[in-house]
Amino acid sequence: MPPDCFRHEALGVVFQVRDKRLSVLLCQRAEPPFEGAWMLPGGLLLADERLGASAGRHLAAKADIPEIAHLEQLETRSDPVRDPRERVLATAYLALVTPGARARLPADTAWHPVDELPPCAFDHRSIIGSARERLRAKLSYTNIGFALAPETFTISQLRDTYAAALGHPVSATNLQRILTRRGVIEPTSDVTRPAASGGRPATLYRFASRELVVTNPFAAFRPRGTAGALTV
Amino acid sequence: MPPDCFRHEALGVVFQVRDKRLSVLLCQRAEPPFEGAWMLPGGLLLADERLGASAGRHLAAKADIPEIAHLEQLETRSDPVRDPRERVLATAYLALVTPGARARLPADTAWHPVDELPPCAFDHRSIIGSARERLRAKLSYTNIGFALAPETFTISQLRDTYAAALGHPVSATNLQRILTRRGVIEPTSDVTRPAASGGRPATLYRFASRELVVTNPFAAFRPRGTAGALTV
DNA sequence: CCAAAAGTGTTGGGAATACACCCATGC
DNA sequence: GCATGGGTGTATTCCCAACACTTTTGG
Repeated sequence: MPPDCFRHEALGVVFQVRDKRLSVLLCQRAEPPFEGAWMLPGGLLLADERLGASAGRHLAAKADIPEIAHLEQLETRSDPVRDPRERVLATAYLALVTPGARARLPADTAWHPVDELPPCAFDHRSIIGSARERLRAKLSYTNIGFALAPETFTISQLRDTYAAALGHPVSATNLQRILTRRGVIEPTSDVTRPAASGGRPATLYRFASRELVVTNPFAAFRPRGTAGALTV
Repeated sequence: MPPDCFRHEALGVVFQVRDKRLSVLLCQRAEPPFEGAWMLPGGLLLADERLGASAGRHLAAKADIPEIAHLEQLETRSDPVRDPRERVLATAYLALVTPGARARLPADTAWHPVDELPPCAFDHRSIIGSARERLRAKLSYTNIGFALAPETFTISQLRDTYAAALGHPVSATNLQRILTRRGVIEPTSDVTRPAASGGRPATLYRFASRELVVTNPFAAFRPRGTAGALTV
């Protein structure tokens, strides 16, 4: 192998909100190095393959994940000794899946709440940290929540989803108003039936778009009335 | 060369505010492909070299840039045919230099205002666009302006710097108040001498820190009084 | 005194959190 | 009727753009 030529892997940080906790998909290693530790799903980049496609392919192969609602590139790690066996560059992807379809997982693969991560192989723990930061930030200024929520949902369910992903309590009252004003969510004509204990039926909402949209553009120091206009 | 093994280059998007315009450092190609078009400085990753160090090394070699005030990874491009000769992955870096030391440039290298880019080779034009977006966003919620401003400066000078980088007019009045309130800039005890036409002497300011600091954390949906606390 | 440039005081609008209150259902 | 959960109205706070006004210099 020529000296200025490297293997390159795509890693997926797959987040799903499960049982009101943000969880990440991990695979347990059966061999050294890091035997018994947990690693992010992923694998080597092939010739004529793009990194995003490679991440998607490995996730589909490893965990039979039915549908990834959102996939975006995070960062590339290049420490020459991040893999002690051989140099491998790694490009990490943030992948979000909705709580609907539960994939059948191989025996070595499981969901782990991000608050209770097991020992992780390589630099994967810090990659998960980066992914979490990215998710937290984008929840604040985009509609990225669509990729963590089911097709329709009540505001209470959405509050639990946001609270799990953000890591702090969220007010259902304000969540509804802010996301509605921004045009991120909209009510459907359906309502839920209340539980046996009673209570008012909840309106079902949906996301207005299931594509990533920036709803809160960075606008510091911009004069009024120049919403998107630039002097380009 | 094994089929799952790739060359990898580091590219630098070097921004500097020159003559009140945001400009990027480009090199003109002397050979095909894209002969005569302009490209970002950069070059191949070496064994035992990290990507950030590689970007810095190529910038130092190409343009003798004395000091890069800020360097951060942008994104990795992996289109198999982004280079028509051979597959090369590219990781782009955002590099900011202060208007002080003017590097001596080779004959094929020059600064170009980002509003009037010449024809660009490969996917470099879109990479410059990504870099610009990143810079615009970070100016809004971090102290990244330190990397585009000289050691000390008047508010008017800083306004021109921000206006150039953001691409829209900026109010000196509000810029001073906001950055002071956030603790990003602070006055020195020095003042400038007014021009021959008169005017009040301007206070010289400096950035409180010359390391990247997030001053405006994403805090949507967070209850008051939980500034940084998370339920982790 | 006047022009020019810098800096401060003040106002108004918009957005977000907090909280009180009303609504609709099951038992 | 009452408990339970859903939704709305309203107050308060904070941030920031806008603009008038004051300060400090040179001629």
